[in-house]
Amino acid sequence: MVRTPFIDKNGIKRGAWSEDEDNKLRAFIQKFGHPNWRQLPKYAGLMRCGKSCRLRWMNYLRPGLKKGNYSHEEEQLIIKLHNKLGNRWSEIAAKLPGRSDNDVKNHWHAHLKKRPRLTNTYSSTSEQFTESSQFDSQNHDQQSYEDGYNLSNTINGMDWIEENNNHIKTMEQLSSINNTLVEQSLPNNFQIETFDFNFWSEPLFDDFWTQSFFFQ
DNA sequence: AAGCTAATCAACCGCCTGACG
DNA sequence: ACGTCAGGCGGTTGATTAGCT
Repeated sequence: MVRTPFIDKNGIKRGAWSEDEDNKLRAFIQKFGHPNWRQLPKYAGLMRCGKSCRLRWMNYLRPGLKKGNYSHEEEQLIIKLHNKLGNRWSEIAAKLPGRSDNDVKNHWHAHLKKRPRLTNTYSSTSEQFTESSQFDSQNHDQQSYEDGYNLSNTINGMDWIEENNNHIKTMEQLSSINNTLVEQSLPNNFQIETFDFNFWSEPLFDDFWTQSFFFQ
């Protein structure tokens, strides 16, 4: 489902990433971070452009990324945020820990935009915001994460009342729960350490490297 | 079984913005 | 103030897979 690899006229490799390339990029970033994407492939031994490396890292290799099916709650949140924010995928993805903007965008185009839209109604007298949707609520109760967590229970059915504090609270709860899931999905030996810079003397890399990085 | 179509999603492209000299 | 560069974002493409006829 990916483009066939090829070398362009500038000697830059394009198309699908190989496992070897993934390993090189992952290992390099875990050790040295990514202060300069354009220079990174040169020092990581990759024939890719910086943009391609960044994209691969952000959308596929970054620690904590969740793969697989979206939960009902995640989908509801995407729909709600898209109603509010439009196609600002990075902002939407920021509310969904473990999901990249590309992933969210793809999921929207592939699944969510085809569904019946939410209908919002305001009550002018009570100033209360209520919503109804045509989604299948039966699926909701059966939704659960791959690892056995049932968000429906945890966050009390996600009461989607918007434009008030309850909604913000609910989003924060979801974010917190998702963070926990992401942490728990990491390998046991995964930990955050501080990297002591003692590598190249390239001016390019000065000052960037004495910060926290992921190590495996 | 073969051919066609739709769905999926990784990757690319072009543009915008902010930092910096 | 202007030009350049890098990072980030949203839209789009295209290879592969799944499903249907």
